[in-house]
Amino acid sequence: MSGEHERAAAPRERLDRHRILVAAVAMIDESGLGELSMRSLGRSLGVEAMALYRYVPSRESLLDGVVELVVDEMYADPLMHLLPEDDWQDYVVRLAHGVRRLALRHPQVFPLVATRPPAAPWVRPPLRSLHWIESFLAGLLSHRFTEQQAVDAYQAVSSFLLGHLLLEISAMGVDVVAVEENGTTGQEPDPGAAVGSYPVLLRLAPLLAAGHFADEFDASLANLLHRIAPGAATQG
Amino acid sequence: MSGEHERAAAPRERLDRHRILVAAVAMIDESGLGELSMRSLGRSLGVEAMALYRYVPSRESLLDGVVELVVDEMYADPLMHLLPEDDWQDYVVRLAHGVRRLALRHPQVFPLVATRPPAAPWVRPPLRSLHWIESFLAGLLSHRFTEQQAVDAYQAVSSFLLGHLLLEISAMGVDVVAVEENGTTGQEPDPGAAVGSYPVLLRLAPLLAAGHFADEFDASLANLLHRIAPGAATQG
DNA sequence: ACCTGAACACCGTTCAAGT
DNA sequence: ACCTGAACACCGTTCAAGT
Repeated sequence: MSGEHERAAAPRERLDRHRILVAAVAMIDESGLGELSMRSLGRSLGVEAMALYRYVPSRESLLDGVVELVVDEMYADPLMHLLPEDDWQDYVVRLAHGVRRLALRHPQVFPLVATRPPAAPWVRPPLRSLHWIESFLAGLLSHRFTEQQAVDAYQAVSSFLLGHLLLEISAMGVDVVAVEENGTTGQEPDPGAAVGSYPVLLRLAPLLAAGHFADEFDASLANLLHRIAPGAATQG
Repeated sequence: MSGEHERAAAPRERLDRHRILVAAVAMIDESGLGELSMRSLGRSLGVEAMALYRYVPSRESLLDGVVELVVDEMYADPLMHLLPEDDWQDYVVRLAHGVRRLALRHPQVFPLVATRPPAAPWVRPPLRSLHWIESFLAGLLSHRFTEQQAVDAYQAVSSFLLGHLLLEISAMGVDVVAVEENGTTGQEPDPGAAVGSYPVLLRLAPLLAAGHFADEFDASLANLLHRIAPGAATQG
C-alpha cells in the first residue's frame, strides 16, 4: 500500500499546459464541445477548475490551444513537409489527406478549427497553424509559383478542405436508422419542416445519406491541383 | 400622454416566435453569438427570459430557428427558384450568389448555418432549408441529371459554398491595421507563435489579407458548373 | 510554487403564482 | 392565455488563503 488508490479520474502528476490540452481534446472527442467546461475538465484531471487558470488564461484560449494541438499533431508527421526537391502536387495531396485524417479522427474538434479566429489576425484563413501556412507557401514559392499564385493556391486548398471535410464530418453523425419509416424520425423539430412534404428529398434520402466521400475527395482534389498549377490559365 | 414611454428596449406588442427569431438574428449580427443569452434576448424584447419558453423550447432550438430564418429569407427571393424551363447552370449561379449575399449580410450567423446539425438528420449536408434542397434536387432532375448526379451536384455545391464563404467571412473580420509594425499586433497569443519567425508569411501578409474573393468565387463556381454537368466524364 | 474555498456575476430551465 | 418571481443546478473567473 504505497499510496496509489484508483481515484475519481486522475493521478497525482503535476498539471501542465500540454496535459490540460490533451485532456480537453479527449473530452471533446468523447462527449462533444458542450460537455467541456472548466469545471468538468478540472474534474477529469483530478483538480479543481481554478487550478487550470495557472496554465490557461481563459476558456477561449483553451479552445485555441485545443485547435493548435490537433493541427500540430498532424504537422508533426514528416510526410506533411514539403522539401524543395519534392513534387509539389504530391505534397498537396499528402497534406490534404493529412488534414482529412485529422478531421476524421477528431470530428468534434474540426468545426472549431474551421470557425475559430486564427492566431495571426491578418491571415484569417483557417487551418491555423502558422507553421503549416509558412511551410506551404515557402514550398510552392520554391516551385515556380509567383507570390500571388501561392496565396491563391493556399486559399483554394483551404476552402476545399473546409467545405469537403465539414460536409463529410456532418454526414458521419447520421444514424441511417428510420429513413424508411415514413420520414418521421421521432420528433420533427416543427411541423412545417415535416419531411413527408418533400417527395424528391424523401426519394433520394439513401443517396444523400450514403455519399462516397473518399472518392469525391480525391476526384475534386485532382481537379483542384490542375486549377492551381502555375501553368493554368487564369480566368476571371 | 397616452402610455408609450421610451422604455428599456421594446414596445408592448405581444410576443411571437417570428419576432423572437428576428430579434435574435439582429442581436447576433450586432454583437456576435457570444452576447446572445435567453436573458439578454428577453431584455431586448422588453420581457423576462422565461417568457421566451412559451415560443421556443430551448436555446438550442432557438439557434435552429435563427438558421432557418436567414436561410428562408434568402429562399423567399423568387430569383432563387428553378423553373423547368430555366437554364440550370444559370440557376446554380443565382443560387450561389444568393447564399453568398446571405453570408455577407449575416457573417456572424453563417458559421451557425455551416455547423449546426440539420433538420432532417439523414440529409446532413448543411444549408439546411429543406425547401431549398428539395427545389435544387427536383430542378436538376428535370434537366437530364440522374439521381446520383443530382445528389453529387448538391454535395459539390454545398461544400463549395461552405468552404469559400467561411473563408471569405473570416477574412472580413481582419483589421488591416498593424501588419507593417513588426508582426506583433498587440499581444501575440503565445510566444512560440510569434509571426516574426515566419518570414514568408510576413512577406505575403498583404496578399493574404487582401484576397479577391468575389473573383475567385466566380471563377471556382464556373469550374464547378463544368464538373457537375451531366455530360462530364466521371473520374474516380 | 501550486492548488483550493468561497464568492461574484452570470447562465438555461422549471414551475407555481400572478394578472 | 400570457407573463413573472423565485428557485435550482450549473457556468467562467477572481482572489485571498492554505500547504
